[in-house]
Amino acid sequence: MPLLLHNTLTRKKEPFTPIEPDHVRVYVCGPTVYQRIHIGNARPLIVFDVLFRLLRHLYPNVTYVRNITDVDDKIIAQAKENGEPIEALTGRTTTAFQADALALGCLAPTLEPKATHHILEMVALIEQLVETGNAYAAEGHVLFHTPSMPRYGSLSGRSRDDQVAGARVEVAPYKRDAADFVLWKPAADDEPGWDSPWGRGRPGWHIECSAMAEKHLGVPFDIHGGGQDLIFPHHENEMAQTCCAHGLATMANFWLHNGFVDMRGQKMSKSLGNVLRLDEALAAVPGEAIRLWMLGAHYRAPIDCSEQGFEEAKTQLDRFYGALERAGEGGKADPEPALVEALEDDLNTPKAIAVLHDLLGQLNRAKHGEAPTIASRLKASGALLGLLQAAPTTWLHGTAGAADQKIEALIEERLAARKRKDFARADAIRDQLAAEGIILEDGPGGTTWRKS
RNA sequence: GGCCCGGUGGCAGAGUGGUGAUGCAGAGGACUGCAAAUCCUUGCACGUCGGUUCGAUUCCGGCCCGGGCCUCCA
Repeated sequence: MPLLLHNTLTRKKEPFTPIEPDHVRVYVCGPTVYQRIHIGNARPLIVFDVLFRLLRHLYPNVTYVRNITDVDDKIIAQAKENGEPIEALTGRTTTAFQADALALGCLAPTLEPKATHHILEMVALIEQLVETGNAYAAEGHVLFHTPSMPRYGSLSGRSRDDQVAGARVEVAPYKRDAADFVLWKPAADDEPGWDSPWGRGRPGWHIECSAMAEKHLGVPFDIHGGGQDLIFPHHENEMAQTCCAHGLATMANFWLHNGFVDMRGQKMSKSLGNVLRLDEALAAVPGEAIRLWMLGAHYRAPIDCSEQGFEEAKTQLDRFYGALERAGEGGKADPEPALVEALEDDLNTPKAIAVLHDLLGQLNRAKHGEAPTIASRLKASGALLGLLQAAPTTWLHGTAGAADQKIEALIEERLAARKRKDFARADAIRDQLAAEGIILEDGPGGTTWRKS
């Protein structure tokens, strides 16, 4: 079965073919590093990590670029508010972001370029746009002139008239057209700035992605991803910049956009005050549970954030890891074909997870001899989703500590109590451990325990 | 105002023109000293009104409801 992906350009699922047969090039918009990410920001991280894993399974070479935007108005404002240097803020936030991505089970992207390392490329691109007549300088600014691009608006599916009707357009006096947007703007003395043909300044919002994608992937490339809210203006403008500078029909062949994480049916947003920061969520439930919960909905559909959802995912993982621990390792294996097929259908992760559950059932029903083989297939299948890759003992017991010996001692004591039919004592021990978050399970091979 | 998504069993959430995923929770049973875990059985859903069709939850149209974008936003 060919890989099908929903393309925002056409609003349809289309068969995917890479431009170079053996090399897939992907660009996903990464964070602007001014504060810790929230659970909504985690969605593109996880979704496109699954895409990366699938593409690596299907193609010999995949280049996945996820940028770090470290120059922006919000960064300047936040640093000022914190009373700290910008580099301190962006450095710390970048490190925290990378730790968060790791906690969510995301592979490192092939490249993670920073905007501030690509100022020269941005300036060159802007110069190119001025030369081609798509941009103009005015009062220290350089603006992209949207009427110069007839197809402007084709990605987001809106006409120029619609935008003008949208009333929220800020019409600065130096704009030739209300829909024109800034490529370069002057930097105040206390703001980060770089020398340019238009004076000391800094880049506008969209140009960094055009520059970094072009430098690290070449244009056009295969897949450009991000959240739905980036379709307009961010991706529309990236597309306009890159296409006009190079006379291209498109910047990327496929544009993929993930849906939002909602809070009680509404989009998570700071103005509504309904934001759940990822580090808060990670304090309550392991990152892998957040990942499983998130992949339980199709990536384009909205997903409602709830504690119940996290807990259900945690319960499921307890069962997966419990079965994997009982089965033991079985050597190398290929992922279940049905799971690959589900992912090839526009990343149908809910269906893929159903395949995981089917394998779990097979594993639990398996005779002794075949269990390790099924366990390996389960683990190899989970790998495509970035799930079930931890050591089962680590998931079930946590990292070994002094408490383990105490637990083992109590289990021994309980075993002795049960042998002499002192069930009151045995149950008291079990209750005591339960109160400490330790669940005992009596199996044919003896008593095992796990964290609740 | 313009454009765009959705409304599936108690909950979450796939999918399909006719054999109605999956998970969580629930019920019954097996196992267990009792639990837990596991296994077996069980639940008969597709907003609303029309249309197309031999047959629609699935296609088309109206309506109702919810959500999103329209230069802060994953």
